[in-house]
Amino acid sequence: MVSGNNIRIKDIAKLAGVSEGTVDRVLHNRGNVSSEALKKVNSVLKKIHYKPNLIARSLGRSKNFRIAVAIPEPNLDPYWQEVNSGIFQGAGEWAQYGITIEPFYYLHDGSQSLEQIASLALKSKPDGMVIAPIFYTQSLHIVRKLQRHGIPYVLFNTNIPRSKPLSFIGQDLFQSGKLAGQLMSIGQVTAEDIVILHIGEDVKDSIYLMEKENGFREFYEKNILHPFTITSLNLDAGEKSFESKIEAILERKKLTGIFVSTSKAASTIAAIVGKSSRKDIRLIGYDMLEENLKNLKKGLISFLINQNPKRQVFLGISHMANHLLFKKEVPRTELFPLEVITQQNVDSYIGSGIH
Amino acid sequence: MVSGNNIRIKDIAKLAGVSEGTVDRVLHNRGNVSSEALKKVNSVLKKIHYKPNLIARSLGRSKNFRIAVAIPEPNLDPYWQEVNSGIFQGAGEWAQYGITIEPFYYLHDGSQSLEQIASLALKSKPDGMVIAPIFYTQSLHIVRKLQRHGIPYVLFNTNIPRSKPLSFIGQDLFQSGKLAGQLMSIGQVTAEDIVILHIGEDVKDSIYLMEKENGFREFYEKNILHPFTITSLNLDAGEKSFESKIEAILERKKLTGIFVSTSKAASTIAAIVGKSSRKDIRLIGYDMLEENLKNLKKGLISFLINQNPKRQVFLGISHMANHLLFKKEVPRTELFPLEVITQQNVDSYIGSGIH
DNA sequence: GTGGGAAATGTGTCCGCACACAGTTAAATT
DNA sequence: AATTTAACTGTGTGCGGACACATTTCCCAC
Repeated sequence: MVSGNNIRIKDIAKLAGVSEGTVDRVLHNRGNVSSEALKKVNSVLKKIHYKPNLIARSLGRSKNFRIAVAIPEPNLDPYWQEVNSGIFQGAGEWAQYGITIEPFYYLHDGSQSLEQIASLALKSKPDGMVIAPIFYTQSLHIVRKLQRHGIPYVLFNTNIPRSKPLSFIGQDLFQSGKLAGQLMSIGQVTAEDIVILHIGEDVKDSIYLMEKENGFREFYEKNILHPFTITSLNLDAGEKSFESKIEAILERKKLTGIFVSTSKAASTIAAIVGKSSRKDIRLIGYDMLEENLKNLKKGLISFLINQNPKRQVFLGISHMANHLLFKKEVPRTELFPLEVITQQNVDSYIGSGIH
Repeated sequence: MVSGNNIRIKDIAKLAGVSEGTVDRVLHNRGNVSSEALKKVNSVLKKIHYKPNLIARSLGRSKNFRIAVAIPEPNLDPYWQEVNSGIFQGAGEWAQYGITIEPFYYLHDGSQSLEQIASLALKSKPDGMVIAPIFYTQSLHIVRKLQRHGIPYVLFNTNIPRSKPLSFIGQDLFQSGKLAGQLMSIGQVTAEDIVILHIGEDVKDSIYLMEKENGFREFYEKNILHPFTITSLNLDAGEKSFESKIEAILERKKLTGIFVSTSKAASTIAAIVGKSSRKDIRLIGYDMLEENLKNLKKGLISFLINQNPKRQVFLGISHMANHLLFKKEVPRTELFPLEVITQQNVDSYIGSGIH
């Protein structure tokens, strides 16, 4: 039998010969306990393994917690749309525990910048914050402010190593790049010509995309014995010459593969590839965005590495909720598995829920 | 703001002009309610969206539930060892909610057979059962008995389609085979010679292994244009000629790949391959068993498809606990994603927890 | 030894729900 | 009409812990 004990505060009090209130004070370090009583209670606590009833605890407190969540504006990018739906899913899950989720959306700069938005969020005095801090310096300010106010926070998607969040949830991006490298190289025995594309508005100052690239390159350098060339490019899908630039790449005779580091762009590239005559090149991208799935099923994308955006926030919210509600310990960092999505397992991922 | 309402039974009672007890009777269909009162309460319930406070509910009931879990003897197979550790993890998770897990282990036949063991488990009158019903006919009896006794049960690993469990947790094995096929064929452009191995004591009557094979074959037939041959074999690792049989297979000049349908056997084959001169053949197996991981890292196994044995029971237990404790609705079937494990993402899977 | 104040301790209420039980009303029986 | 019976309804208690508040103890000053 694998069972739990049923020792209550009342029992401890009886065993220690003190009142329930004293035990409560000891358990919560509320002070106002004589060293004598403290000793008695502690010796009992040492003998038995007290596990507080988390249900009763949260019912007794019966406080309505509010968690503020800050992410980039979801309407501009399906990746953040995914995240946003994860927020709402988390809100639904925790509503019945009296937890309220308040989402905040930020833009790169201006009056809607992360800093501005976070200050706004802080004004409502949330009990905790969950943040996707994709802009480093701005995030640093926010984190400091949160620390000053003593508000616990969980980071996801991008880490701020220097800060000490309650928990960080994300992926090992360097390893993610190495995985992409492996997937790119499977079954290849002759010379390869590979292009790495970073596509987006703010890719230039995104160190985290470089991590993926570095991982990718390291894999090839350390593992691949046949000749290969790897070229990387920063592009903005908005600029007018974008499509022609991609077409130029596709005209390279020996091109064997393209690795796209940003999730939204994979299907953009896939579309251009689809129109070209080079349907044999191996395209690797990120995330199960609707457009990406279509292209994966068509065979235009060979692999997607799933970053699980929805699950990342969801878990971030759960961690925060567990911390506030049950005072549960949460993992300091939670690195998600690097999931490989192919034509043949994509449906099994779509069907499976968030858990 | 994404928030939850805070309507309590007390509020409903006030709105409907009846007592809390009556509302409670309506909510739980306990009867003894006049049609008049029923109407009043129902009309209020229709207007507002009552979400019971699950915490208070479970505290109020404060019953100690017992869940019996039946799996094959774990000491004979690391796969079931994994499952077993998932049971204990689940037990730890739910102990604080007053839920007790009682594991039962069965063998193929004799006094320790599933039927015998399940009868034993039933004698203790558990509130629910979680079962891995790997032997079909025996399982059918158990399931019928459970239905007669009105004890809810969750199946995992193997389904019994005819029975109507509270929930089934597992994978789409046919699709799993197709995935293996895809992984086997990536980057292959010339003729392939592939062997499928089903290895174990009772593989002959295991329909579910055939599903994997059929999926594998279908993938090749529908997608692969170059010449290929697929041979399948049932073997028992216990018989003395086993190793020589494998060696004979490895001597085939054109052999390109081996697909092993049972998780434990992948590393057995990998070891033999490692000793041979045919280190180039692509070996695909199942599950992150310790031995398999070693061989994956060595490069002797190319891919593992993760069936997530630990998480399967864990979720099975969670579903049952949610059902008993919170009367939560649980998904009728939960098909796990078909996770592709490679050298480059294996560590990311090891680190990540069960959630 | 009395009073005051802080420290220490005990008691009681509440959280929202489940469930038992007492209490009420209405119908049926004699 | 009195009494039983059943159908219905309301109240109260407990679940285990959190927290507020009341009470007691202790120490020191006067």
